[in-house]
Amino acid sequence: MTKRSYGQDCALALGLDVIGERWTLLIIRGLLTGPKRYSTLQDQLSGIGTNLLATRLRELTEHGITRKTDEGYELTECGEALRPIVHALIRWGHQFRNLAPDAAVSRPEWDMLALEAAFRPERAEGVETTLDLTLSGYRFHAVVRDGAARCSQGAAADADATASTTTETLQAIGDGRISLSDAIESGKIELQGSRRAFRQLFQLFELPSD
Amino acid sequence: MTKRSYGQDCALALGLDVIGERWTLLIIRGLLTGPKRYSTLQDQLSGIGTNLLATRLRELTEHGITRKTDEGYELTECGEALRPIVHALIRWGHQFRNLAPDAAVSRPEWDMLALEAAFRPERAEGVETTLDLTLSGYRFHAVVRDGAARCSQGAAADADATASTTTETLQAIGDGRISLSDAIESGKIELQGSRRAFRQLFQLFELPSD
DNA sequence: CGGAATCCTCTTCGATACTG
DNA sequence: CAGTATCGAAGAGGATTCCG
Repeated sequence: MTKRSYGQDCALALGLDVIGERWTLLIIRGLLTGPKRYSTLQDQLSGIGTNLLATRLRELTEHGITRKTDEGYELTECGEALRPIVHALIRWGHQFRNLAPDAAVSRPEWDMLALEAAFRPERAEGVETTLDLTLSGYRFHAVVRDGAARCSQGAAADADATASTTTETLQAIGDGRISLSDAIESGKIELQGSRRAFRQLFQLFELPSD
Repeated sequence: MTKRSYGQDCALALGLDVIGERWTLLIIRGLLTGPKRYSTLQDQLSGIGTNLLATRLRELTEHGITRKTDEGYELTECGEALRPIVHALIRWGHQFRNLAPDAAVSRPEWDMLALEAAFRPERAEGVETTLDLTLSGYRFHAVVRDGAARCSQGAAADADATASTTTETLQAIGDGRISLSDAIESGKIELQGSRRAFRQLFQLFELPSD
């Protein structure tokens, strides 16, 4: 019953002792899009065993990565510190998109996080703006501020631009199969507000080109 | 015999299908300090089963992360792209240093990589310098150039400063148990070259303060 | 209904032994 | 030196059941 460990005095190995087990980083992914209940987490992970989720959450809480509240589970500051790392892993992982099995499940929350990961801070110096986005029916908003983008579920309180499209269209733009202009022209992206503003906002993100 | 997968159409999950298995990221850590032979890799991983190492290397090579040469295994460009991610994980993992079991093994290569991870690019604009460092008998050098630091095994061809110390001293400085000045005064760091230059060079790194 | 513990089967891990 | 073969132990996955 003793916890498995690499037994190495190395920060990487010690970190992986904490978040390197199977499913752990995917649980953290779930919490990076906001606090969630146990069952919601389980639904979104689609495939994790209930005992495993319980075990992982206990371990994560013991290590101070997550915490339990009345509304469910949420990340601590220490867990929140993993956000840029998860972002980087998402950007790195894009190249393996072709490895996804046909039966692979998909969740809008993952696309939301992928968009957050696609944000390029070096293009957004001094920019402060809010985008209200509906992706295949899933509505969320991206707030760009202080050189960072943060996506959250639900409508924006005060959006500078509002857009509605599908994940397929967004991926098609990323792959270069369709240009942003064409997507807007053909109505594949429905816009409200200044088209120029939206286009500028869109340039802050680098969609995976492969 | 089919490969285990999360079965999710998410870049993070797909990336973890490739590098998320047990030991995989530690193998990559081993290769981030230079190409290595099978047995060298095995020695440095201290604990991995030989069958597991063989399996992982095969999978990594199939996925284009590593490649096999006459001199052993090395990272491809795709694998090399994991360096900043590993750096970030090392910085994040430092907080769990107290979790290391007493019997934990240690390797100078890991300290070398930890130093590389401790480099703060925002402090090094326009800096171009080379440090020759011997850490507990392990000699390597750090090259700072283009806002990045890169540590490699062996002596520097042309060093701006040469220092010799122990990993314990370096950790003590990071923990604040001893100041850099005191360490130099007391001879815990042996210096060659300009002391001022060394001090400035040292400021480019942020050693984990806990 | 949210949050698990239990049971059972299957796969993977880890260590040792062995081979081209 | 660079792996493969083997096998007991541990972990993962899935269904069901239990508790507040």
